Amino acid sequence: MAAMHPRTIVHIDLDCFYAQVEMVADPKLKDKPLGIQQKNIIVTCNYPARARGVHKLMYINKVPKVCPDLIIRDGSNLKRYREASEKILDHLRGWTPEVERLGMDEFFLDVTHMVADEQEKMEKKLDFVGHVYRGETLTLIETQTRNESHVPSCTAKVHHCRCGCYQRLMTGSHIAQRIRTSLYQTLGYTASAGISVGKMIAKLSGELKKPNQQTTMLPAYIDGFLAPLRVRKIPGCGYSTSKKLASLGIETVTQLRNLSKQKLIKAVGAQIGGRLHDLAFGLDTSHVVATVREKQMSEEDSFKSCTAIDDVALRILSILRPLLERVRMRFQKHGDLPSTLRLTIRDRLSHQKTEQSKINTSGGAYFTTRTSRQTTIPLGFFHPENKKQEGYCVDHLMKLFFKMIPRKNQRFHLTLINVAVARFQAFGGAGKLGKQHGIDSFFIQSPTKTAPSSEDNIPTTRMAHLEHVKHTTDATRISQTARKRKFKTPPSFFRPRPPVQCTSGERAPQPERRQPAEQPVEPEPVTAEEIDALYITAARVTP
DNA sequence: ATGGGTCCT
DNA sequence: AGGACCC
Repeated sequence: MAAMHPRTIVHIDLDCFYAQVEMVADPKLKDKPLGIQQKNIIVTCNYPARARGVHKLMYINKVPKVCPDLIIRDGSNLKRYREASEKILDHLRGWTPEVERLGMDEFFLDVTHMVADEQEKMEKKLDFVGHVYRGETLTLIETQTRNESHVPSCTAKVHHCRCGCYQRLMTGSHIAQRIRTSLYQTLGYTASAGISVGKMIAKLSGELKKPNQQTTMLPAYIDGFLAPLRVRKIPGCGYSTSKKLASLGIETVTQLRNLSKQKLIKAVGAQIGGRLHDLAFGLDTSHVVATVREKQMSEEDSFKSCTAIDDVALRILSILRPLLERVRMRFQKHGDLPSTLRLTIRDRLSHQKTEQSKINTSGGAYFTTRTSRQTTIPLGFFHPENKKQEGYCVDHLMKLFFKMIPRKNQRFHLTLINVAVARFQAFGGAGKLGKQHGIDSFFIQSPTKTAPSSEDNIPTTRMAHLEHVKHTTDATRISQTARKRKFKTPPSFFRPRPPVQCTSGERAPQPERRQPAEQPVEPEPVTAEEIDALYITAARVTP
C-alpha cells in the first residue's frame, strides 16, 4: 500500500524580516529595540522591541509611550529587502531546487527526496531535533532536553503511523535544522521552521515556536491541532471568506468540518470551498511549486491626497523611475522585458460611502477598491537603450489615467498610485541588442507633430499640456499603422510546458490558461514639447 | 494601514 | 479588470 503521508515539507519563516535585514547590515542594532517605518506605521520590529510592547503595524504616534528609545529605520525602499530575499532563496535552492517563495520572507521546501537519500544511506536518526507537537495537554517539548528512548512510551500509540512518516519527519527535522544553521552561518539570518507532511500544516506548525526555533507536526496530532482553530487561521481563508462563514455561524475548524462540502461550495465557491473542506481535515495535497522569477513588478505610493493632474504626473514619474531601474536590472540578469504596462489607482471620490468600502472589524479601517487599466506595449519598448522610454511611459500612463477619470473637469481624490509591468518575455540576449533588426527600429520614432482637435484650446501651461496628451491620439494614428507591420508577428515565448507528472492521490495540476494572441500596440509618439514638459516635471521630482 | 506579490472569477 | 488571497 502506498504511504499515506509520502511527502516531507519544510516551511521556513524568516524572523521579523525587514528588521533582521537591518540588523544583519548593522550589527550594532542587534540587541536594541528596532522598528521599521513605512509612512506613519511601524510595519515590523525586532524581538527586543516586542518585549517592550512594540508590535507590527503600530502607529508611529503610539511609539513614544511604549518605547521612547525605539530605534527607527525607514523601510520605504524595499530594494535591500528584495535583495536579501533573493540571496536567501538562492541559498535554499542550494539544498533543494524545490523551493517556493511566499512574500519576501517565507519559503516552502519539499525535502521528500532529501529525506529518501538520507534514509538510503542508512543514516536513520534516533530522535527529532527541535520541538515536536504532542497535543495541548502535553505541550511542546524541546527534544534535546528529554531523557527518553527514541520512541517515547507515553505517546507511542498515538504517533505511530505505519506509513513510515514518523521516520521521515524525524529525518526532516534534522534537515530543517541543518538548513537553518547554514542560513545563519552563511548569510546571518535566523528563521523559524515548521516540518510536516503538507504545506499548510508545516506553515501552521512553524508558528508555534518563534523566533529561531522549529516544530515538527506528526500526522496523528493534526486533527486535534486544527480542531479548535478559527477558520481565519487557515491559509486561503481570508477576510472575505471568514465573514461568509461567520454568517453561517461557522467560526472554528470543528464547525467547518460539520458543514457539508456542497453547502460550503455554495457559500464560498468551488475552488476555495473544496480546498477548505479538505484542509479542515488536514488533507492537503498541494505541491511546492518552485519559484522562478517574478511574473510582474510594481512600485506604488500611497498618500493622503492627490487631486490635481500635475500632481498625478509628478507622482507617476517618481514611481516609474525606480520601476524602470528594476526592469533594467532584470534585463541585464535574465534578458527578458515586459510587454504590459498597468496603472492602478485608489480614488476616494469614486468609492465614497458606497457598498464598495467595507469596514474592517478589527480596526474600523476602510478598504477602498482599486481600479486599474493596462495596455500592451511592443517588445523592446523597455530596452535600456530606448532613451525615451520614460517619456513614453508617462504618456501611456496618463492615457490610462484618463481612461479611469474620463471627464475633463472630473474631480478626483487619489490616495494610491501603482505602476506595474508584466508579461515578461525573452528579448535578444541578456543585455544585448536584437542585432538582426537593429534595436532602434523597435522604438525610435521621428517626432510627429500633434494637432489639437478643433474644439480644444491649445494648452498654455506645462501641466495643461500633460493633460492634453489624451487628445493627441488621432493625429498620430497614421504613423502608427505605417510601423505596425514590424510588430505583426512577435516571437512567442509562451511555449507549452511539458506535461507534469501526477502521482495517484495527488491533485491534478490546473490546466494552463491560453494566452491570447499578442497584438502589440505602438507607443503614442510624444512631441518634443511634451518631452520638454516631462523633463521640467522630472526636475521637480528630484530636486 | 504598507508595499509589495499570487491566483481565480 | 476586479476580487480574494498571501506576506
